[in-house]
Amino acid sequence: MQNEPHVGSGPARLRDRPTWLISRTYARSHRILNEAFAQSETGLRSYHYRLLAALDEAGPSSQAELSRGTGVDRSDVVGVLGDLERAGLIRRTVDPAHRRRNIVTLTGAGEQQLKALDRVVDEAQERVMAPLTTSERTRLLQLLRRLEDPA
Amino acid sequence: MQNEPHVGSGPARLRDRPTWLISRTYARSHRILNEAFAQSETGLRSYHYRLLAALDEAGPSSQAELSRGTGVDRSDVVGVLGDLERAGLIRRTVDPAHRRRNIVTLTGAGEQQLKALDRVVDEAQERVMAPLTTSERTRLLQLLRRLEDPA
DNA sequence: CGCATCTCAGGAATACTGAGATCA
DNA sequence: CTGATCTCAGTAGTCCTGAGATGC
Repeated sequence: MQNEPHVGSGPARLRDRPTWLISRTYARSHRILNEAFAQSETGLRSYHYRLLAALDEAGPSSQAELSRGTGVDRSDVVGVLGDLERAGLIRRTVDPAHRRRNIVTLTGAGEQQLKALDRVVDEAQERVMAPLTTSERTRLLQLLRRLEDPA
Repeated sequence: MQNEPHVGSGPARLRDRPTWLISRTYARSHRILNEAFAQSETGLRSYHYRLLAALDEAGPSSQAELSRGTGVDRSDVVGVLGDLERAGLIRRTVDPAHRRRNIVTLTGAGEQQLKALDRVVDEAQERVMAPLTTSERTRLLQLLRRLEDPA
């Protein structure tokens, strides 16, 4: 690239933008996480982990609740739960009160798999956050939570 | 969802994870930015903006430099520059010193379009950062920069 | 030969829209 | 009828890999 300054640049147009920094940070985090899932050779991905973790946190849930709680689109929840069901990690049963609704339950195998994936995610996360000190990490998480949930 | 606690949950598995917060923050930022670009009716997207902004910051560059500087993959740079060239916003000329290399230059129309897009991005950005105070925004950007560039 | 560049073809994961069917 | 739910089909944008052709 050239190093001559030119008209009206002022502060860096790209590198100082919040949206740019957020996008770059996500890309880095996402790449590290994907590598970790790929090396785990479980055949599972972040979508699978999200649903398993949400089930563990909230207990048996409907698919719509899982979608709202995880940000995974309702259309995609279907397929991902299909993967998990075929792998024996979750069970779908019909809600007797609302027969159109499925109740999704974590199986024993699902809990085991989730624990294994937790370690994978923890390690990846440590790599993502490595440049920051403990108190910086805490501060970053606080700020991100405020952005997420402006309450 | 159920509200009974259950075995070994401890801290929330998903919602307290840095990677989860980064992913959710990016999704929100990305959605707001995409809406803004769509409403601008320029037919341009974030990739186009990234390349235009990078060209303005760095001056005429090769396509490989643009790829490295923006995080847009080398494969995608080709097509996006094709869009921009057809719209008359950039010019490709062969580097006389390395005839395999293209020198990409912002046109006058490109600079004008970039200024218009700057306003679009600024407004979207304001909406993304709205939940935070000025000093919180500064602090967040500092931390994100440290994550990005661990120097 | 090496290496970098530009280009194209295509895959994989993510995010989303629309529509049909079921059922309280 | 309204509204929520599950499912499927399909699209778009992002990120990535592989390979061919060209030029230093």
